Amino acid sequence: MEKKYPTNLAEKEIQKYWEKEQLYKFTMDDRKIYSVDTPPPTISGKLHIGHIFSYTQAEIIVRFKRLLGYNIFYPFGFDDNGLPTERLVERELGISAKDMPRSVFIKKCQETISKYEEEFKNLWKSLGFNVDWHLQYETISDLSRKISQKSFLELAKAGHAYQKDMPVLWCPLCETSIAQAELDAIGRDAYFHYVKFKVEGTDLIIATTRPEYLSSCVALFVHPNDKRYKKYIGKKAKVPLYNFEIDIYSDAKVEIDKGTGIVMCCTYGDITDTNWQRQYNLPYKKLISADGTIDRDVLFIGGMHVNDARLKIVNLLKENDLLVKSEKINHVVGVHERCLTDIEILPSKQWYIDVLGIKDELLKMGDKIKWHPSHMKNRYIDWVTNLKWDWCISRQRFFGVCFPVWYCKKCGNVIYADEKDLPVNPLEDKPNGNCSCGNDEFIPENDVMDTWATSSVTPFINALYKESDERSYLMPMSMRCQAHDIIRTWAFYTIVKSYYHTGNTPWKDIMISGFVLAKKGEKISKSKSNVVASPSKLIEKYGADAIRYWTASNKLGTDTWFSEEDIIASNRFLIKLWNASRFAIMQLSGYTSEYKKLMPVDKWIIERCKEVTNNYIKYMNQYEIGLARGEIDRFFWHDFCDNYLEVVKERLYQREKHGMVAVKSGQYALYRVLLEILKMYSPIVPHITEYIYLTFFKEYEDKKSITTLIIRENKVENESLKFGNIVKAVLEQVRKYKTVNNMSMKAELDKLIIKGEEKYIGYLKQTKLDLKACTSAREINFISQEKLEIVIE
RNA sequence: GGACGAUUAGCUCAGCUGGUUAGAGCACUUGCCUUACAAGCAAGGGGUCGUAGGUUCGAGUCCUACAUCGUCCACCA
Repeated sequence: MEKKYPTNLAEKEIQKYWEKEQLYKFTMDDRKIYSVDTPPPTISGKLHIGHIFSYTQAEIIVRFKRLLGYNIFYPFGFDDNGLPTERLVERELGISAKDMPRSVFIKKCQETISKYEEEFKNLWKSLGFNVDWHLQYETISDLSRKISQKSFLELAKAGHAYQKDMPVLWCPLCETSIAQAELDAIGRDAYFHYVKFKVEGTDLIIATTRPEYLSSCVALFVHPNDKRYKKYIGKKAKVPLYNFEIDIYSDAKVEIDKGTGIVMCCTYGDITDTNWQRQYNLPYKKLISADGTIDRDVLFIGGMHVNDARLKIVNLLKENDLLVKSEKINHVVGVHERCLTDIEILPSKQWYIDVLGIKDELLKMGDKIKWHPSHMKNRYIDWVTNLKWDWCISRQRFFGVCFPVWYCKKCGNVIYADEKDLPVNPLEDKPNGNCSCGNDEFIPENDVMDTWATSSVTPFINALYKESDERSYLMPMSMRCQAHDIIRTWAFYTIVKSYYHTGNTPWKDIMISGFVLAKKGEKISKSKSNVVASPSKLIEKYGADAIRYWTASNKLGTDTWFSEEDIIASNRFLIKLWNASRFAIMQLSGYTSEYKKLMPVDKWIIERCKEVTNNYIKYMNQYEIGLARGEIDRFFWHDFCDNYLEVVKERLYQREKHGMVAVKSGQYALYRVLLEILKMYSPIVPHITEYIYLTFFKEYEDKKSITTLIIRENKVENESLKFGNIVKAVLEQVRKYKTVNNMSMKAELDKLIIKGEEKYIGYLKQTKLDLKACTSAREINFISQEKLEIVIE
């Protein structure tokens, strides 16, 4: 073996080997299947260390399941359509989708995504991911579009997907409807304007942050128990500036203490307005257009942008003595998560999936899934409980999966595509046959689907990969992994779809990983330009294993922050592992698996190793990679390197002195324990462990990769563990003695007396030669007594 | 405003179902070039485990309140 581990060279070589041997290719056999639903990363920019962090944690679990003997189904995809991708393409090419024919824009999108997908894939490969790339999918591929459209058709036919003209969340910048999940809340400074309405000649003061809405004010609301305003209920009020009259109602939703306790209901200032408008059968008065400007027909402010309109109205109110005061406040505003534009509520015709009607069932689904860590389930419950809108799945955008839908030009009927024709593009394809009214002219559905409408069917894309049902039994899949930011989107939507299509959960377990923060509290994101170091540069500098080892040091679900020093610390480990293996393998020359008798100290390291293996398996099964790693680290570094290797060192160097029985025993233990250590580490640092395996162990194990070995729980013999502790205590005492006396570790001792329990004295006597060697004691005496005592003379 | 998480050595964090003198890595001090490893080895200093109560024979570990930080959600009158 090389004196230094050739990191970059070795990693590339190993990756090539895995690929050549097709080690991760999925084929059906009689083993139990472990299937993984892994996030198709959104093609919206570069991948950062946060992605590496969470994907690697999941990948480590998958490798561990391989060691347990499962048949692994581990596909990987890319989410390459939708608004985020459109924005990337627009940014990168300096174009705007609105300025060109849709087909031209889509072509540009396709060119851009394939470049990014190649880049992403190479990065995952350079981290050594044990993914079956034969199963690669893209959410815009024919197969994904087909499954996504099929899902839509099934839901539409069952009445779970419907089209309706009603108020919807609207982004005036992206000029599309959005779903509640794409809404973010940010704090904004604003003014509470106290405005004078008139009732029977007296002033009624109302506080509002959006005076530009005055023209679309359709009612006033007060609380039924509010003594101040009881007398006004049922009367009419005059809207300032516009001077039309509206009714005054009472409703328990009004908060007495907020503002002046009177609310103006506008179409539509917020979700409460939409409810009141429906409930009290109020008219709709248009204010805001799709592009965020005020409707042309609105007096004073028609055609202006909302913000300008607000200023204009405030000035007009001032001029007409209709403004009592303006109070500076900080309030929370709903914005579009992608562009941070303030969201408006506009009525429009959109496609929805019913989620409000199945909240209870969705909560039950949440209970059925095992969440890791368990408290992440709260976020799901919280989200489902607080849902206010059905899931709007139509987007007035360009690059996405089309709705398989046309409308009859004559009667307006909705015409659905035939399932056998999927995927269809209604803009290019025609429906089969005529409308039931006999007409043969159609208007295609122009909208595309929310990208989540497609990524929420990844289990189906995977399960039905071969267009037959042969994989349908992969549902529910064994495990979903993802970070906690997309619980309300990806996890939620996937559960919705799975519930509708199968009545069951999409997976058995969900593994939620944390984030990497650039510094305390600050999430790494492309837009915030705080990206620390590019993953590919880090891999080049430190190697994939060093980064992987770092990702394994954190508790699942917990955010961490990036520091290059941590990566350097993992390098220390890799060097240690290399050197220890190199030493052990050197001592294993002439190794055969036979031995006559196990020396007690060899028995100890084997038993201790079993104990560690058991704990390791226990923790890994709980997705506690950090605890599992800690368990092997302690064993490897301290028990194996610091103590065991020191004890057997001379025995293996000077074989004649110790005799072949003892040598064979040592070699046996060394071989078994080192291989077990490598196995346990292999999910975390697969390259170096495979490299060591191939250079030595492969010849004996007759398996082409460490990945194909099996790990098992074992019964542990406690007496050996206790004996090991005695040996460690002896070494500790001797080392301490030498350190305190400024002696070299090699310095000789005249006499060492070990007193201890009778049965361990027997073992100690058998270990006498080893002990003499590693303590450099000229003479060792053993005395039987209950308490352990070590005397150095 | 609601929920959840965190608060343990100078720094970053482990401490699972309560049980012997509270652990690791980094940093620090001292010693050691011991034929795998000086990016190493050995020894050591350093913590009244956020605060205040409570349960218990016994609490970092359970309960209650509070404080600080973080995250998610809600909040546009």
